[in-house]
Amino acid sequence: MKDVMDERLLKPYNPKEHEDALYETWQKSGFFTPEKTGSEDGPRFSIVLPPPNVTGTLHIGHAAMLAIEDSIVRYKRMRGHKTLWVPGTDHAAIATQSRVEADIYKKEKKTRHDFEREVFLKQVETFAQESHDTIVNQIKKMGASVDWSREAFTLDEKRGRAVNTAFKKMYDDGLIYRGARIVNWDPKLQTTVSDDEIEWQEETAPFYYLTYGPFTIGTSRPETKFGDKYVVMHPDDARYAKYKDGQKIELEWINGPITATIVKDSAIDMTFGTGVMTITPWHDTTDFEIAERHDLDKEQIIDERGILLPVAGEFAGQHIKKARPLIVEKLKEKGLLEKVDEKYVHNIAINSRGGGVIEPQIKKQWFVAVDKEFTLPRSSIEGISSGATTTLKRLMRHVVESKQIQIIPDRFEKIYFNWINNLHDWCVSRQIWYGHRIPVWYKDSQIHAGETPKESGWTQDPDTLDTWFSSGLWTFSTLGWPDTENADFKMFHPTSLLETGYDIIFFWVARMILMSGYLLGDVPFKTVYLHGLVRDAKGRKMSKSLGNTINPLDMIEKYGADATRLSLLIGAPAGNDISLSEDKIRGYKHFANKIWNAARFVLSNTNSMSINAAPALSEIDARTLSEFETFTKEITADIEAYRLHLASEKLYHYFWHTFADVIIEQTKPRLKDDANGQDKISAQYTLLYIFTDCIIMLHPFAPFVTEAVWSVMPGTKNLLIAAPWPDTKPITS
RNA sequence: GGGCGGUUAGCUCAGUUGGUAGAGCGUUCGCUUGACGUGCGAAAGGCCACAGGUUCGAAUCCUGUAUCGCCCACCA
Repeated sequence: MKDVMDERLLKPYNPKEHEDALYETWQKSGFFTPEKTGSEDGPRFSIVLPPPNVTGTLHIGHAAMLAIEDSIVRYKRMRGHKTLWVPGTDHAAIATQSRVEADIYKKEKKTRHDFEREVFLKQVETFAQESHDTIVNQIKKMGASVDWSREAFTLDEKRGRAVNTAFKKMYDDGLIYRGARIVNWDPKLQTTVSDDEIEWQEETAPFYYLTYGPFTIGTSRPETKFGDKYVVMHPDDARYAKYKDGQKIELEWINGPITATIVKDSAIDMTFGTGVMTITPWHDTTDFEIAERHDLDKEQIIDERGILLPVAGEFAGQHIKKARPLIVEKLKEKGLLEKVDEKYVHNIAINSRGGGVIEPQIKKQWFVAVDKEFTLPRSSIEGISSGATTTLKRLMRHVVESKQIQIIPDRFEKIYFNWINNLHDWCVSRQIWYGHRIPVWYKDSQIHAGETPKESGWTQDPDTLDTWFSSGLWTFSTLGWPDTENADFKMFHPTSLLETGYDIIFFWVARMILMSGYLLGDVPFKTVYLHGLVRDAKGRKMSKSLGNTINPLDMIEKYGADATRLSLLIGAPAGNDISLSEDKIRGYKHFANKIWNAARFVLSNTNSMSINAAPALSEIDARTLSEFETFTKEITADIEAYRLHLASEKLYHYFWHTFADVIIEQTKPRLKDDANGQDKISAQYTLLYIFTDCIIMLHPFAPFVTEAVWSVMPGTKNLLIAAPWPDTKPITS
């Protein structure tokens, strides 16, 4: 028997001997492209790869994402769908730039302002290119069957055209406006960041009670208080009933006597402190809103680098950090400091993109208006007809509410709605250099948006766009938009599925819904599958500082891509965080070997067998095959419902503990040379039949070992990647 | 302050529509069985957080409690 076996099968399965070559074979075969899959008028399946940031390398969370998406894509392809999976990378503007800035500062003690804009950008681009190359290699190592011929980058020329087109249209519709509003300013990176990019950290800091005329006010930031000339209290607060809104009072303040104005506003929490506060509209969001409501003056106290302005009098020119104790000292000397609570706990805002402590500032920025009405000229969205008037917020809510977009697991719909209800206008301008330059030019008091003006004298806005502006267009900018006649766009949009981590539902998923709702009058995808975070074996978040990270490339090197994929799929239902240990991955390496060894047994015992026509079956085999048919349907149903964690685990369990432990063992005596001829044939047929379909069904989850087995099976001409899924075939004759 | 999720074997976690509990790793004992010692056979180990309720029947549905965690908002 052994002389006719493929000699590769005689050794244990070694992933390294097969994986790169198989990937190469797949790629050359063309099956990664829709041109080679499905049929023109048949079902289609399209999905975009959430573009990884070009900030370095892929982590295990990316590996989980690739494993899930590739399993689904391979399944759809085998089901005969015309299948497209678009790969790409994200320039991740601020994250990438701050990473490069940090590197440069470490090496040369220089900031980006020590370089010309273009010179600095060249360095960022070089770094981005290197990251890109690493990432592409990692995606391939995972076995992801993406269509490389359609690879995109959020900052390439085509995506730039999409961004400018989108911006211009929104500007013309009045949905993008420029306004002086309070924004999250990062003094370290010298840029604004969006609300979603802020992380709150608990901090214990002194809390000062200050005498402000007849009142006592509390603050943790005395350095902002110089310009405070409005004192605010709740209109229903009986303690302060004798003071009237608009009333003026004279009082002694940090740098001398001032006139303060009483303001009554219900934003005040009567139970907090004394129920009275002064406001600093330039440097606090709540204060800004109060000032807007009452049309109060706003004065800047601190500049963009954190330096006190002339309003601070003798403290002008000092950094707020250094000035604070001095200011407190002066307040004490003047008898204005009543007491200090040293153990006051509050939250401070940090720029999560590698930046510093947020200092709110009023700045002229570009915003996307989410509550402004506009007319949607063409709509494919049910419940919103062409020509209807709506707002971005209503649009975003409607498509999910009406189930035109289904979110899996559905509990995230609530989280999504909750976010929309709290949504403010989206600040899209950033004072960084790496990214899409805002397509707006100024000349005297004129403003021009869209294309570069032909005449001279125009100056382009120096800012760039929030990186999520370009990623919001991703499902259609990758398919040729703004050319709506593009074949890919017509064939594949809206996309079938969006698969991504629940942590970017707001950043990205919501923004894609916004952008395609507005620009196309359509949904960007029909289903959203959200996966969780990959945590360590103890359920802790993986981080470099904890030293508990698992590098996917190391795991592939040690245990193979199939084992790595299975460890990230099995036991990982949608929306749940998963714990991963190296032991788990090792366990699935054993499974790959088990498949390999089973192949050796099956093939050496059924060599010339064909499963195209069933022989007369013994009773036991008919029953086994019938049970297998039920199993096949169950697996198919699980995958269709995106229960990949169940489908993969059931396949694992069936293959090992039913097929290998029971069916193979039960078959052994029946395969002996002196066994009954008819029964032997029946047993051989059953073995080969179930084995073949198991290999097919395991392929989406463990593509390498299954394709390797397939290649040594007699009678398999085509690649497994393109083999038809078994659920439609008749099982018994 | 608002919302969401977890609480199941020693550890980390599955359990799709309610029908007397499963995986990986770990533990114990045995096995040169002709696919596989990356294996095979066997075993130990869980009143499915707690208390009520619905039901013929609940880990699974409802109510409450405890506890851990996450998200959002952000109070000077």
